[in-house]
Amino acid sequence: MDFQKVIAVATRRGIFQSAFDAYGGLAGFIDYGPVGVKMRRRILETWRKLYVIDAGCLELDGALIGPEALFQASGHLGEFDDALVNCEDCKKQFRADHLVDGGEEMSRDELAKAISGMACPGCGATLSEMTSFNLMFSTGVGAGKGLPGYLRPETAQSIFLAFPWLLRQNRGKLPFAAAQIGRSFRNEISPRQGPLRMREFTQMEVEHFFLPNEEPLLSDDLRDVTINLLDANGKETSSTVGEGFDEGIIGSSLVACHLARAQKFLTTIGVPDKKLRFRQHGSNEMAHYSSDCWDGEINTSLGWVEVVGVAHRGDYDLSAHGNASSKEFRVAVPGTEKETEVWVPDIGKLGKEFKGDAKFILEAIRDVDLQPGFSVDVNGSKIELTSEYMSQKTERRSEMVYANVVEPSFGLDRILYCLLESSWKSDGEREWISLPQETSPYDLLVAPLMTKDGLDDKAHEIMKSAIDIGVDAYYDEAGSIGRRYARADEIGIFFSMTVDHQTLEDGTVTLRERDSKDQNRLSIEDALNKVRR
RNA sequence: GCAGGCGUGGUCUAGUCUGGUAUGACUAGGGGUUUCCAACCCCUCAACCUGGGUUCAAAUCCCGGCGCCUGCACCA
Repeated sequence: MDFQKVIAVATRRGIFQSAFDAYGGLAGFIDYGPVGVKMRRRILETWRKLYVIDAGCLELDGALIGPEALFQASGHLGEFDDALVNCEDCKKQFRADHLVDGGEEMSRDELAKAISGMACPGCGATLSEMTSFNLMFSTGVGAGKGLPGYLRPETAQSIFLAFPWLLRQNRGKLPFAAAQIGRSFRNEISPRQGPLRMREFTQMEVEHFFLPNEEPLLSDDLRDVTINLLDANGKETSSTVGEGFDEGIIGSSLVACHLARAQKFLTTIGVPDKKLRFRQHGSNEMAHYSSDCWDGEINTSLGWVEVVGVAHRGDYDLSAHGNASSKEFRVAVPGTEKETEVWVPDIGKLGKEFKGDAKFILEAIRDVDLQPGFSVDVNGSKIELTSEYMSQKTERRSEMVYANVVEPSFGLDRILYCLLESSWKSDGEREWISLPQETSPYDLLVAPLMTKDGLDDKAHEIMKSAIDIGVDAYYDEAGSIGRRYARADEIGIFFSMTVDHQTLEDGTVTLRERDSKDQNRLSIEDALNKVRR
């Protein structure tokens, strides 16, 4: 099964196609069709079951467009923004900050100065002016000039911003995890390979927060999950997650937990164990904030495709937002409450005495450890605050810290593609997608053996009762029965129910299982119960 | 973004060099026949990526755009 074939089947069977086809298409965007939407939904359901229901993650659905300040703080405006220079002569393009010593530290203006008049490293001609390219889509918020806004380049920031709110929903307790399914947008320079590199894509992310010294341990049920590991030194092992952690290959217990969960999730939806591995990032590949990072990869005809990243992000994001915004993103460490005697200003007295200057004084002492005799500069004159302007008070305070976070982040579109490719089976002429019942787009194919003698009426009747009990069934009466099985197989429908003459006599049907083609004769009721999920 | 290759019904494709009614298969729909794994027969729907140019005439030649593939560059 190669890329072209997946694309052809996806188009033919209503899974996905490239978007805006009528207008020539636009790279990096695809539409999901009737079958694709069902497959995605099933994958999401499985994911939600594992993370939101089993693991108890708090679910969030964040806004897609964010203000400039947010992306300034998250680092995306800086990190996602590349200064590019072109050479007019040899048509090569370079990153400006890579051409200058220490360029990564420079501001835009400094870079522009350093670049001007520089010779092209390729051909020696003079480089043209610097242009900048930001991987984020920008837009305007509001009428007129409006405020600059950006489409989020990852869902994660929504969770980080909601951290204080979510923490309250968890009644102030750590650890906890938040989950989010949503779209993200990146204006990729050259998106290729359909669903693998998109400009608009769906992420399924978890941010698992914990106190710095209280990282959740690897639980017993996750210890025994078998997993293929490729560590940063290029050493491949197949062992349990517990062994990998004990031997120090996996550096963090919570990263180990999430590697195990990711392994469970991907195999549950039908990715064969043999085609799945987790590869550790080398130190140069790792994002600057991350201390341990693993990519879950699926082996396809295009090589290993990254479908999930598990990263230890430390406190990078929360502290960034804590520093840049006016909100408290830290948490109190339980058990560290201390009684301290603190001096608090007597605001009434300060006001009466200093009138208009009082607000400058208050401003100046806001974040300092106030003591009698503290002096402040106000409009050039020095004011000494004696004890008559303050009083002593006993305060209970806790140590405040930023929570750390481990993040598994899944790319839904890539997962679907890899799943289609990796579960593709063929046997001579016969070709089918061997999806587990879990991710099969329909629960059941209902097919009358022929469309006479009332068999089709009976089949319609069964369809109705299937739908009544929540079985998502697909009805097909066109063509030979073999052809209909083949059609169903091609989109991975797990069970097929065939209505024949015996059905009319004793109320039994045959239930065919896709992979084995085995058929059993059961009562209608038993058959429906069997396919019901 | 650069270079090269490519773009024909839903899918795969012939035709492009050498300009003149667009080939075939599969799929799908209708009908017939058969009835448990893509059978068969008849019928039908359906395409030259797009915009300009050259020409009496463009799928075909030329130029621009868009898209796809490969390589380079980029890639949290």
